[in-house]
Amino acid sequence: MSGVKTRFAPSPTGYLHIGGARTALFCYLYARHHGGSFVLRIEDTDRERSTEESTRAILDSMEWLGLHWDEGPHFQSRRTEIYREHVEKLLQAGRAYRCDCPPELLDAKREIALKTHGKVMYDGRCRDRTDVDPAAPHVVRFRGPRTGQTVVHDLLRGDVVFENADLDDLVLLRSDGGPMYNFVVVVDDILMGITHVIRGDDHLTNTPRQIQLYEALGSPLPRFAHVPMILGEDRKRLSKRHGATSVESYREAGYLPEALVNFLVRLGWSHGDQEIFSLEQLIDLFDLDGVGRSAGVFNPEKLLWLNAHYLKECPAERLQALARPFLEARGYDVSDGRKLVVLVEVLRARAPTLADLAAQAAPYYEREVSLDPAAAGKFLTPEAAPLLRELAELFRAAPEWAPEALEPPFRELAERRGLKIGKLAQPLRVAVTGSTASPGIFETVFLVGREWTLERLARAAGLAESGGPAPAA
RNA sequence: GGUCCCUUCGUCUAGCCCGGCCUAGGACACCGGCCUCUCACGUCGGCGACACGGGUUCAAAUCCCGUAGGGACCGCCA
Repeated sequence: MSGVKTRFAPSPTGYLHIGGARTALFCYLYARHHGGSFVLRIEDTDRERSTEESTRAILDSMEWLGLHWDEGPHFQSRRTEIYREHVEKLLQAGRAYRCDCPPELLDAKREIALKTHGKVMYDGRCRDRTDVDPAAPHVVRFRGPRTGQTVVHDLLRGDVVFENADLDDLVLLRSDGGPMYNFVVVVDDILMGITHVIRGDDHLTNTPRQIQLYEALGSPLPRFAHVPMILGEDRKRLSKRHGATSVESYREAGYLPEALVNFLVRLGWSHGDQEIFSLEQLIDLFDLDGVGRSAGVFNPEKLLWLNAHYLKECPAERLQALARPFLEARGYDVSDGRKLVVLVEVLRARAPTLADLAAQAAPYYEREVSLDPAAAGKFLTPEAAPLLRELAELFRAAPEWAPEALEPPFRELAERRGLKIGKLAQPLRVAVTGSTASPGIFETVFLVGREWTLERLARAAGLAESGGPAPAA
């Protein structure tokens, strides 16, 4: 085991979203690649917004993606005492102070500052006061250095320099005694022995203050790597209004975890021209030097392509198991195992997601099919009627109902009539599926089943004789 | 507004650190051919980018400076 230890620290205020999942993936891969360990920590210090339901959803999504953690989940809400002790230490050491500025006053100052000079920061009013009543409501602030610079040695961006004068004294403890994010992160990362803090670059400007806290707490620094963010099509930070952004929603839409993992890792990381990676390969290949510096736009089409790819690669048995719940969700009876096997095999190249696959299964599991009028007009013609009747006879007499068994008599009929396969297949296809597009004609007829095939053929022949589809009832 | 980050095809990216192998490569999407009972898959081909302006150099996507554009953060949220 190397010394590497990374962590993923989501706040349970919603589902695991795409951006968080990618950060988690990077942390996971980095730890695994270096033979280190990966910690999961739930940052639920905001009691108002944190829910158990979110925590469960996040854990579920992590497991579904295959990002297994070695330690945790730790819950910050259960570590309040630890944080208080550290605040106390800072207070004793003179590295923190009590501040009783009323929030309304702070808000007002912020507003004025924004309008006049744009430097929005706490003015340090209480920094040198000694008369703040510890019994009255107050917050505890960090006493940051006023001069000099703090530099973040970022593994991805090099040295990023901040003037200490631009950094105000952040709140460590709220007036209700609850600790604040920037503080607990540091305390926990120290206590948990995190060696590499890998997170979104929206945290980059927090980092100098966190570094000051490490120093005040007398602890060595971890290495930092701020990875680029994921943007929506409008190039704004990806959020709910961009549509489906939770890992869960992709799972429900019939995406495979390996597709999502593959997609996420390639958003910001690359390995030459390679596009397809298994999780095992990623563990082998992933490192920070392949990670870029610029934000990337979420591209649903590429995700879809990857999903289609993995659907095509998926072992048959697993694919059947994956497809089953999607079919059942539509109310389909999938107890016929042979039918399911064929269905999944013929639809996997035609459906980019499991949900699409289930939707395309409609003609084979629903008694009523909708007839595309354009298709009917073109193929269910009076000339086609006798052919459809002959096909019905042929299928009625078929000794065995299997795609391979249906083919020879069909071909014989075509030959006898001097017709190309297509001339016979298209009217048949429209008759049994209602549309001009479907899998191979023999598989299609097999999937429709003998009973429904005869039923639909009879109806279509009737329609064809009368010169086209009846007007809508 | 202040601070910080970023900038190669529409999108994800290779190349940049260590200038010439770049006529800038790959992938998604899009367009067309082939395959073919339809659709899809597959396959072959096409379209398409170094943000701009200055330098440095025999030579710059690659190094330097400036400009523009985009983003993040600026909370008793995380």
